[in-house]
Amino acid sequence: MREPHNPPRAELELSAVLHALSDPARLEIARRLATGQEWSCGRFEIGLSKATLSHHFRVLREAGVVKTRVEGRKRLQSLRRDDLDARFPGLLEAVLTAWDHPRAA
Amino acid sequence: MREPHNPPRAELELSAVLHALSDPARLEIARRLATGQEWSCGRFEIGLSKATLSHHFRVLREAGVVKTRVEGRKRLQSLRRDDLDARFPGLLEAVLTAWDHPRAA
DNA sequence: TCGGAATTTCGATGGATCTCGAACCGACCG
DNA sequence: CGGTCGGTTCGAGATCCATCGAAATTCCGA
Repeated sequence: MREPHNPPRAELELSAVLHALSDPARLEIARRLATGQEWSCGRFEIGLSKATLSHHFRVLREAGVVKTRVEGRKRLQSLRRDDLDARFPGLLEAVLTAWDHPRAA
Repeated sequence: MREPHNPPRAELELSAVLHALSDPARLEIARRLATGQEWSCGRFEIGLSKATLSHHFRVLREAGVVKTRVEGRKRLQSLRRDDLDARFPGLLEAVLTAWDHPRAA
């Protein structure tokens, strides 16, 4: 299986990143990746089908939020924290630390 | 004309804010408002029709990014910087200071 | 009170987006 | 070589979104 395309740092676009993170499912994925560990697609149990999950990973990858690495028959996903910090300083940090549920305010 | 609904601080949702800012036209509007001044709708000359501009203002307002105040037959728009900073610390700053055009990197 | 100015609302259109099941594919294991 | 595992790709349906012109709304000024 070919290595998926992970766009280079310089090509990351703010609009695409914001759009990628504006979906609750994708935001949840980003949060879980925030520990720095790599996750295989199958480990994300958020009530969506394989096809839908794959779609969300593609959006995240094409926006440059996530990097996909192939290992055997698995895809390992990781947050592109360094690239995001370089391109959009403070953005990822702000998104990850935001209180999610306004009711808790 | 009735005062438009500006949602209270506690109701602002991260997904809605990110979505609102993920459109290039709306991001441009937010950037222009970042000076702190109020702008009437008509002052935004970004190549869109009145109807479309009005639509974008509604999205920004409902997400809580912008506050609309009626004065005579004008609508004055301003950034809700304090509320955004309180709900999502660092987010607005990061979005506004991000380099926009990757080619310049 | 009439007309114009600033903006919203309506209705339509074309294009995204989210979601899914089914089919597919490469990699690993007997 | 056949099967299974992890994941993608392929339609397809439903919904949403950006955009516009035209009509409506509200207010100011002459």
